[in-house]
Amino acid sequence: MFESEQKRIETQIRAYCEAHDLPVGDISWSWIPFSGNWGISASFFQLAADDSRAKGLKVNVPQRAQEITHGIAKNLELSEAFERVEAVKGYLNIYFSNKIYAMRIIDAVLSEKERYGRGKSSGQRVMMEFSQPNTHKAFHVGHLRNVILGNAVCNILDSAGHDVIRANYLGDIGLHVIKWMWCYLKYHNGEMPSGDITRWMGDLYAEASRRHEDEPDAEGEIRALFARWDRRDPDVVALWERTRQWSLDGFDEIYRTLNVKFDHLYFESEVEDSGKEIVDELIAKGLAVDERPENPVVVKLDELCGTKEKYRVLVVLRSDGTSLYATKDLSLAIRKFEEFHLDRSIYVIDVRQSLYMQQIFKTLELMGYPWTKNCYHLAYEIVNLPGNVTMSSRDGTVVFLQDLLDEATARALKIVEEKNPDLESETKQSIAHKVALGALKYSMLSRDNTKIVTFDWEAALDFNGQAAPYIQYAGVRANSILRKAGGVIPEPLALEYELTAVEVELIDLISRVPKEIQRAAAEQKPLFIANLAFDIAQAFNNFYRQCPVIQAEPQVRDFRLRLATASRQAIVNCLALLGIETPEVM
RNA sequence: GCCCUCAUAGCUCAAUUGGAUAGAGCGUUUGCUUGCGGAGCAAAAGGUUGGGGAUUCGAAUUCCUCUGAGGGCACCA
Repeated sequence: MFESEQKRIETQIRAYCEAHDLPVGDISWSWIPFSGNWGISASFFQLAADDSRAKGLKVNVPQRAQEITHGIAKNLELSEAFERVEAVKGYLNIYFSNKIYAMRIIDAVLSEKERYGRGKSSGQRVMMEFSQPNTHKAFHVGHLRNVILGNAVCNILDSAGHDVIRANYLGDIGLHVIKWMWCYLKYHNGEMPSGDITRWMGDLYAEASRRHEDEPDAEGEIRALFARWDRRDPDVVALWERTRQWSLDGFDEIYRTLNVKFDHLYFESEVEDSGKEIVDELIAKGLAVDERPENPVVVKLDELCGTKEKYRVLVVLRSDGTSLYATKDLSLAIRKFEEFHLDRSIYVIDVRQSLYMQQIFKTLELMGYPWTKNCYHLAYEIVNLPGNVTMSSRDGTVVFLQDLLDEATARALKIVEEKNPDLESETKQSIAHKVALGALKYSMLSRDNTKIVTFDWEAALDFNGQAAPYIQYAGVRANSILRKAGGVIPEPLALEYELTAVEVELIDLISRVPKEIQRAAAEQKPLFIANLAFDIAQAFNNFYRQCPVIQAEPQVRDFRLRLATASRQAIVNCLALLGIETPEVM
């Protein structure tokens, strides 16, 4: 927003430093950390310390920094975009002109609308692989974090200016599928899913796991079925195709509910054969050791890299020749780069697979693929139940997604009924859905990726405080003001009154959106956006309370109307990045 | 045994990536509606940033060490 002015100031500072024989390095600006102030701030401690070291002097660094800062401040020539400059405790604070700053920000938001905050195109193509559900298994709250996080990071990368390809990789084959089919054939042959498809599939998988453990013959029968699959026995393939589709239909429904879309779908089954060819290649190149049928095919990474207990050993093929996750992942990684010419490939996978991901990337590197340095594992911590219980479909300790959504929506609906009894019931439903889903998404995105989320019903269904409904509500209030004012946004106008502290605060936070998007994209942390959205909402609620809009005199009223509209836009944009919708009313 | 995370207010989490006075929410106590929507606002109380050391003008943030919790390490995904 003030880049050109900032550059001119830097030039002046450099000139001053050179004239006074000071070793000026990078000048890093941050905002002035006191509420009610707009401007940029730079510290000169480092410069003072470097200077005294270079000249062999022993000085009091803070004092020297203050002297330098004072000297710079005195000689600085400011454009009219700035109001004043001050030297405080070694910091050079340059204050923007209220009028110009406030107008620039609000004008930018209102003219760019839903594009406010977006970065310039980087020309970088990034593939994000996320969700990766297994067919023939349940979809529970533990899987939710992946989808929500992956989706939000996609939105953020896109907004930051990258070309994002959203990929899903479906685990439609593997031991779990064979186990499921074994149980189906033996105990449920001919049955059709009823009700919630994904739940039904998951229940049958849980039964399969139980029987697998309990029945002595199970292991052998499952292996035999896997062998038939490997030979592509037509009956097995037909069953697989039919039952797999059930799961896929169920997933579609879930993604529709969550409002998540993918650009490209990969299936494990389609990289199984090519994966085995990669294994042959690994063996031929001497990278993998083949001791079948006694032992599996392995890549002894530590031996190959000269490391100790770092990369361990990667198993790439079972001793009976059937494929593993790694078999397919190697092939998939190559395919991604060949098909899409990626600049970066990001995998959203939980933290427990960190070593595995390193092994895959290392193996690819040893195979000579130059792009492996552009592969990145975006690790996130899992969602646990209270008492550190990990959700497991086998133990039945899961919270089903649908149950949670139903309960959350029911509670939200109850509140909507109280607040807005006159709305059409369809509208109420839609609002309840947006609020419930928003609360759920926000609760997972408002903490760092490396933090374990402990799921508990009370917290997940709490709509008060730092939560999505609070932020949505601020957006709704802004909307309400605008509606009451006739729905017309006033034309850009000069600021003709003294802004109050809360207005300054609010505009300041709105102005941070573009930078925070870049920061969130660079670190793949939706948390930054989640926090900013909350801060803006909080500042808006303050503004709402303290600053009358409609009853204010015309010039103030028009300016505040524009500010309220810009606030709503900023909130809507931030929430959209998190995959959360802002209703018109609630 | 080796490796990876995490530890901040009673609880759940932040902290502009090494900067100025460590901030929110929940919970507790107390106020605010003849004002644009109270899913709101304000105030109070609550802190030796797990312990110790080092680097630095400056450390919740970097390094070392100890403690505690969780996770990973050959044919699950």
